[in-house]
Amino acid sequence: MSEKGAGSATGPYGASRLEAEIQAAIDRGDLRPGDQMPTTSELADRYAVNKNTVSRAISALKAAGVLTGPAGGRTWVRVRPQRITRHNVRYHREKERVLLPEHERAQDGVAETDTGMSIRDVYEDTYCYDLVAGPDDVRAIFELPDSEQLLRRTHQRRHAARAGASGSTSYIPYILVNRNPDLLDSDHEPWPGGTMHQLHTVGIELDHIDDRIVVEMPTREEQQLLDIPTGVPLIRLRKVSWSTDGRAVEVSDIPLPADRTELIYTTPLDRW
Amino acid sequence: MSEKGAGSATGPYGASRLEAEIQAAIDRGDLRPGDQMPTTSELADRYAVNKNTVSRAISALKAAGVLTGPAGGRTWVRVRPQRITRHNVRYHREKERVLLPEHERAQDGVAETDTGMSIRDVYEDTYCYDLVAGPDDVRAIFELPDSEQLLRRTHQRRHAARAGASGSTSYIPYILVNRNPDLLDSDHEPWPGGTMHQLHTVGIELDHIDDRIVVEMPTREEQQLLDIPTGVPLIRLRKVSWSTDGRAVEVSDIPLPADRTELIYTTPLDRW
DNA sequence: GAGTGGTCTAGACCACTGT
DNA sequence: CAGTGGTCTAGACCACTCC
Repeated sequence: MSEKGAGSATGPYGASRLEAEIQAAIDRGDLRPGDQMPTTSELADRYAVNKNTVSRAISALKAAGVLTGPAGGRTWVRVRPQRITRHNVRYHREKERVLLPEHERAQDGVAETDTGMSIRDVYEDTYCYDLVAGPDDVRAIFELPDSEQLLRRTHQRRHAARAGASGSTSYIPYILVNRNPDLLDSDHEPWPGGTMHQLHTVGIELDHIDDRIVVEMPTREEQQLLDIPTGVPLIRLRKVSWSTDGRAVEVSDIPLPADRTELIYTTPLDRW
Repeated sequence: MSEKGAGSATGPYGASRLEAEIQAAIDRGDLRPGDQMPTTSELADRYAVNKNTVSRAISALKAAGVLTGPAGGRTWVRVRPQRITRHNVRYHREKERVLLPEHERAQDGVAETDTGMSIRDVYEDTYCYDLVAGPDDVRAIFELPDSEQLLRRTHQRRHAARAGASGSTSYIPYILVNRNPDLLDSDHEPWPGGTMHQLHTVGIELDHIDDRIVVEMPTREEQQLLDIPTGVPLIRLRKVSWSTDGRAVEVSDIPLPADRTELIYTTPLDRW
């Protein structure tokens, strides 16, 4: 026997009904963030649908970021991550801080600047420096001859309270920074004062910063690396820093999970 | 008999294999954007899988924005929408233009400013003005007493070449604009010079603009209204305009489908 | 190693599209 | 109206988790 059950006047059936039902239970507070979900078989019994149907509903709710859990393991109600705000006012602050003495600069490193979080939230940081050719689109921004190499600085961070991870990849033309050996050694991270101060040590002053924002679904690797649940988009922020002599001096790629990010840009206008 | 088929060393099977297979056919050029897909039964035969499995693969590719088509109708390879760039330099340009004579201002209306597209791409515009209480979060920005109303201006637009639609909702405190009756009549849209010129007619000059960017999945209604394929995120841009006397004078909510939007923000830095 | 989530086949049915 | 995409049940199986 095969009963379909669609078409009743009381509402949607099957996976979409179950989905709404579970969502409502969460909204109602019957299921609280962090709670373990009943097993699929149990839900199938309780809601009088096939186990297969339950599986699809759960899968959809995982995609929507409402539930989490590994395949084969139990399922939880997901703790909604807090949104972290990243404001372009930071760029002004960072530049002002460069000329301060070191002990006043020491509050934030490169990554704080890029990802937008305070250094106090940190659990574990990994810095990695190397010399590479770099991707073509980055080379095109620098307008570099083929012979020139780029200093690539990658940064990974794991947060407290299983709130996920973040990271960034930054490129600087090697020729700009090879005068200061300190800049080529990842052991100096976090650098007091951030990238703008690093560039200052080789005589570069920034004129303006371009932020380019594009939203895409993360690759499978990024999903794993950044602890992004299925279905959550990724904000790709590419920050390009321009020096006062009109050249691009740093390109920084910063992936930001969309469910825990808020971007704010203030554009001051000239007076009439 | 029930054959499962997972676990072979030659690669993934079932829905995910089919998905990759179809994606590859598109990348290879065997299937071109705009082409009609074979029917699910035909694909099931060709790839030796169940019709059900085909359906799930197709569904996933629709979610990924690779395929389109209505339920019950045929399925096509989706024409990838072009990314439209929205640069905050526009705010400076708009302010400069306000003081120009009307025939020079007439190139762009309010909506061009908000959505970031040229007036030449337009097919059909719908403007709607009304007086409302407005959402609480908007009222909080204006810091308005309960008695004050807001002028809400909604705008909908359908584009050429089935590239989708766009829209925006703008709020202005009624008390700021009721001196100029032209501002309360949607028949004057598109207003030459945009919102900044409208505010100029009631003696308001803008000091700065805050753009707040958040990314979420669209609601079902927005998905329909903006012609967004399943699975494509929505960039919610909230633009808040601040006058030279320090008050918020306009709040604009602009939903931008993430697959056809690129945002660029330039932050100029003061010299040392 | 039992339990769990995930996914496939097979067959049936439904809502919708498009002649 | 036939054809198409979508979705449900039912049963089987697999990879993984977690004890």
